[in-house]
Amino acid sequence: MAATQIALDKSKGSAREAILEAAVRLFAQHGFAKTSLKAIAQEVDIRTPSLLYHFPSKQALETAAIESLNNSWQNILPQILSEAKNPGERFDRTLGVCIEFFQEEPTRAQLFVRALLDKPDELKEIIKRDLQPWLKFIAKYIRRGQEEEIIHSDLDPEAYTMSVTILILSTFALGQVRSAFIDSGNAEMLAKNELIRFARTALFRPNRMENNHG
Amino acid sequence: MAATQIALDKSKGSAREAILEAAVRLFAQHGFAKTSLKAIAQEVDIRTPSLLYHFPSKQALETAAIESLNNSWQNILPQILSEAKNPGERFDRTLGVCIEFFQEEPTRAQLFVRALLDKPDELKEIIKRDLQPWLKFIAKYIRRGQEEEIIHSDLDPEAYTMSVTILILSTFALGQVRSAFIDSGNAEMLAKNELIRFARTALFRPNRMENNHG
DNA sequence: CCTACCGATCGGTAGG
DNA sequence: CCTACCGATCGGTAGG
Repeated sequence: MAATQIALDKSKGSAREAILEAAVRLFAQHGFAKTSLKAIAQEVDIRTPSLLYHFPSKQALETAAIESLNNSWQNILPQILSEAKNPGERFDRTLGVCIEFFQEEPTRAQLFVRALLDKPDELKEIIKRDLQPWLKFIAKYIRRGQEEEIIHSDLDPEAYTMSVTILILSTFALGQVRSAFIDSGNAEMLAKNELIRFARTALFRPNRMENNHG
Repeated sequence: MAATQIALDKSKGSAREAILEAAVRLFAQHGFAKTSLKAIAQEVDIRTPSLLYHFPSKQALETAAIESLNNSWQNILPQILSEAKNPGERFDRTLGVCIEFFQEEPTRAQLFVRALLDKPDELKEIIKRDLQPWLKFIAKYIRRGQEEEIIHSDLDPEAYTMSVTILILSTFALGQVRSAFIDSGNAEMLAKNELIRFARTALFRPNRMENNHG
């Protein structure tokens, strides 16, 4: 349905896209309720009724904003997971891509967290529909790693994956307050590195070789 | 200032407290912008102007809601940290209390995350003022643990503490969507256990004894 | 703690 | 894509 609408609007696609882009940014920064249609319209230099020609209601625009975010990760996750050759590389690349995705545009993480808080039912369906398959995929690899004894045995794959997802999202969504926790100038890099170490250490069992000279 | 006002209003404290309680709940559930003063007033069976006698403005009520949340943890953190006898116990008790605090009332976590998103500057000051001392305290213990070689050496204490704080907050704030990640009936327990395992494994170096028979 | 009321802003419609 | 306009709701005030 959404795909059809996008196809039909191809001639006026740029206006629609501009509105959507502004909406995503403002929704992420100020929240859905605090962002008026007028504010979004102003960002693309049109009036509110003109905006409502492209999106029938504010609700429709909110849904479109969430879906556009959803679509953008649908394109990157598949290839990453299938490319890697070994568990370590698969972990590094998957985590790396996810982190880059939210680091380069923290608005994405903010919008995601806001949507999770404001529209839990809507998001639950989107997650089940579009994220669930990849989570299952990852969980399968984790179970295999547990059988091979390279991953901690006392670990629930689904719970681990959820924790990492939530941690990535929140770390970048709440980036504005990082300086309250970390005084250092490169707080973002410290947070990112710790996030990676955190996820890695909690997943893989310690390498005996590394462990001995410690 | 806030303390003085509370003292002065002691005779009418119950009304004020009832308003504040309703405000915290509604702000947490629906966000600041979506919660009207009328909705809060209705919860305590009064009219909007009566509410504005107790709190001069919506902004004042929002600040009071955040501060009340802040006060409630100010009372529990101090004793916990000083009580424990060894690093393991200190970790378990501190983490346990923090988890219980948000698990028994997820509204607290929701309000906190919403405030972090909506009022980053205000929250940064609150964190620096009231949470920073305890974070420094914890960081000091972590550094000692690193010297004693029971805690991972490649770990930034401040970044680790921030990550755990964010993970606890988000895990309970986003509890409503847990079932999209975990199918199991006891998803909350799985998430909680994984959270603890996660934080523990990422902090302490593996025990050589445990490691050998694995 | 109330009634009565205010200007401002909201999402959205009519009609072109 | 616009102007003109709508009813509803918002936070807040006056006055008692």
